[in-house]
Amino acid sequence: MKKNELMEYNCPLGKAMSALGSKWKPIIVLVIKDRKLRFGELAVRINVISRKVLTDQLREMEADGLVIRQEFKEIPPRVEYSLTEKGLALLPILYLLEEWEAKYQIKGPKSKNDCTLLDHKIS
Amino acid sequence: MKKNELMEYNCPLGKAMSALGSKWKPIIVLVIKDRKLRFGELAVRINVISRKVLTDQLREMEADGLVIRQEFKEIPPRVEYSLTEKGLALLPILYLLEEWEAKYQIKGPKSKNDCTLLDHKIS
DNA sequence: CAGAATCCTCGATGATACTG
DNA sequence: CAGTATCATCGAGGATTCTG
Repeated sequence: MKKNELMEYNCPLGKAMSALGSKWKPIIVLVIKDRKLRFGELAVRINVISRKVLTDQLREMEADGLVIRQEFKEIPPRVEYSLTEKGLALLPILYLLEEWEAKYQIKGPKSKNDCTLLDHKIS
Repeated sequence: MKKNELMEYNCPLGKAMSALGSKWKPIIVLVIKDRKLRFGELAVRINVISRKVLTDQLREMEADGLVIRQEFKEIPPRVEYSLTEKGLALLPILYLLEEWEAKYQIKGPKSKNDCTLLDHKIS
């Protein structure tokens, strides 16, 4: 079964998971949050993924109506990403997921609200 | 980046997405819901995935504390799956996701609450 | 019935180099 | 700076067969 094949089925959750399917997208949503971010900033904050994948994910999210891509025709280029209303509506749900994880976590290192993923490899 | 590598990072949402990462797991949770289901029933209801993958997913979910696997030493064998408290706590969040999808959906065929994925290929 | 074992495919992801 | 283009890999997932 290919990546977004689920969307073809008449399953609401399936479609939701298509838009949110990659484990990156929720994180990207959470990183962008309510401010605008340039591509480079995103790439630094989520540097566990390659720039190519980040680009791909952002493109898909744009197509799914989660993010807005604003391109400035300048030199050097500048592109800013922000959440659409749909993307913003996802935030509270993602927070619930975080709480859920925090509440029921069993194993793994301590993790409060410090999302060290975001600036993990910045040296 | 390998499948559950995210879990190694100190990111709550990342860990949540590890447990919920596969796009199948949310659906499996939703299918099991609050009743017990035998493996065969699950396989029929979610027949878009192979039995092998279903088995794998269930094993992972068991390890993540989402489902309980109850094996009856009978012939023929019988195995029943049910949700743990942690898994049950996920349900309201998944419903929110469905609502979110329903509210903001743009394209695709009409889909209310009929999750035809579940009995899609049953002929 | 509920899987385990095996083999195989293919697509997501990464690495690298290049560009306007 | 924000990508694109190209090539390579590798592991999730599928198909099939077998078993207690």
